[in-house]
Amino acid sequence: MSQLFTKTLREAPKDEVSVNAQLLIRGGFIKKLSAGVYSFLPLGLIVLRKIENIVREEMNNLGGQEILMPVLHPREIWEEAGRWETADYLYKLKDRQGSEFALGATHEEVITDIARKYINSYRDLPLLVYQIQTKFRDELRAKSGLLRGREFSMKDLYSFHEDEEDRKKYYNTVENSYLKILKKCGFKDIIVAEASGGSFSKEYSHEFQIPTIAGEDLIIFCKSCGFAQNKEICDLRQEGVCPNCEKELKEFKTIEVGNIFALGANYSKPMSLSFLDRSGMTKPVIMGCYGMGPSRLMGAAIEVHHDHRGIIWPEEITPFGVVVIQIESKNEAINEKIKKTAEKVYKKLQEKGVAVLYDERENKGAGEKFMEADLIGIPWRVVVSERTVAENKIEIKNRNEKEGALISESKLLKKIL
RNA sequence: CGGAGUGUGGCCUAGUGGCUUAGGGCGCCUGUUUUGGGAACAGGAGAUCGAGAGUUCAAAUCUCUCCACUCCGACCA
Repeated sequence: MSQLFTKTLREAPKDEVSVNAQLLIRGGFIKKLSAGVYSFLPLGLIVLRKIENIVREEMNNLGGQEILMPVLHPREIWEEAGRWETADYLYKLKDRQGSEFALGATHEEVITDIARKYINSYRDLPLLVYQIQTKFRDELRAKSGLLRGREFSMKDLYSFHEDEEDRKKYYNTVENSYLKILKKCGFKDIIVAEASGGSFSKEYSHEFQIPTIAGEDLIIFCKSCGFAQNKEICDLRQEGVCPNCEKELKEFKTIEVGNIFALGANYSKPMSLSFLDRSGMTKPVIMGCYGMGPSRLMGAAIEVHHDHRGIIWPEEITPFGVVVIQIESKNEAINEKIKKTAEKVYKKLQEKGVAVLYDERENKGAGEKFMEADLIGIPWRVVVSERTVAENKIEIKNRNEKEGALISESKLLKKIL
């Protein structure tokens, strides 16, 4: 545990109601600075980075090229696309000279500005560019821990195409990678719902929705054909009947963890992003944008995976795969053996590349160590104590199991890998 | 911004005008004892009771203003 400077809390701060906020704060993953603004502490940052890396890997598989755009945006770029006045979620500020800026809430303007420098020809298309970065939004109301912050981690991918047909093709491949990402992050139920195309498109956008009572979105979903729509846009005359197959529609509360969106020429036209096609004609570049929020994903994972004891991290995003707990014995000789065994197991797991947390604290009781291990949600727990040493074994227990099992040290790796 | 609620050591909380030098639990420090589901005992450090103004002989407690946080709504990944 000397790997962590944080401590767990027996009780959650009384104001926090949402499960993800309570457990993340109690476990020492995050610390709230102000509403919707959090620090990520060692445990929390490991999880966030793991999620980001899962996302990054898929984006790279898609052929996306990673970049990093600025947070500070000059007013002019937002005016070019006509959003300076209308985007009321922008944090706006002035520098000492009186120049105006916005904190990046989204990056269509900035990416379009980059693209117009490098895209000249149909030969430069298609192009997929993404970043993972902190976004700032002046939310009217931050809420639910990591689910709606004013400052949050976001992966935004932008695609550039010759025409709508090509854009649609990519749209579907991105949809597939999004599903892959979410599965990897441990989500089993994922609903892709049609949603509003926004102010400039009649076409639907698509939202990736995780059903949970903690969700703030409401969607209608048909179990038999998979039709799903955000309640915001659904046709009330449908009266609970699927427009595709006429079966019953169910309503779910969900968390929107990602969305994909056709931008058409809405940015390329006002910002003069065009290319020469094969026949030498100048045409506006057709764009798509695709968002996914790693920090929200982290919150959503907890809403879906927890019990009365704490978090139950999915294997892929857990901060540590294993916690090794040594329990002191008053007998000096036995204690030595316990320590040696625990240390050996710890090192062996590390050598095998397993992320392992070592609870070597000598002033803490067994019960407390177990409670903490459960709270922070480590999938595997290995215990070395007087009991286990007496039988020349170690104890292994999964976070989902009630009772642990004694196994020999040599079988440990097989069990958890 | 509208509605509801809450602000007391790091966290949970008692106290609703004077018996408060603000009490307890957790956590923290010292020591002793414990050791398989958030241990026990003893001692100790830590609080301008969210901030400011007011009422009063007297304010954590009453009044006003402001601030912060949570929840519902409007805005949104």
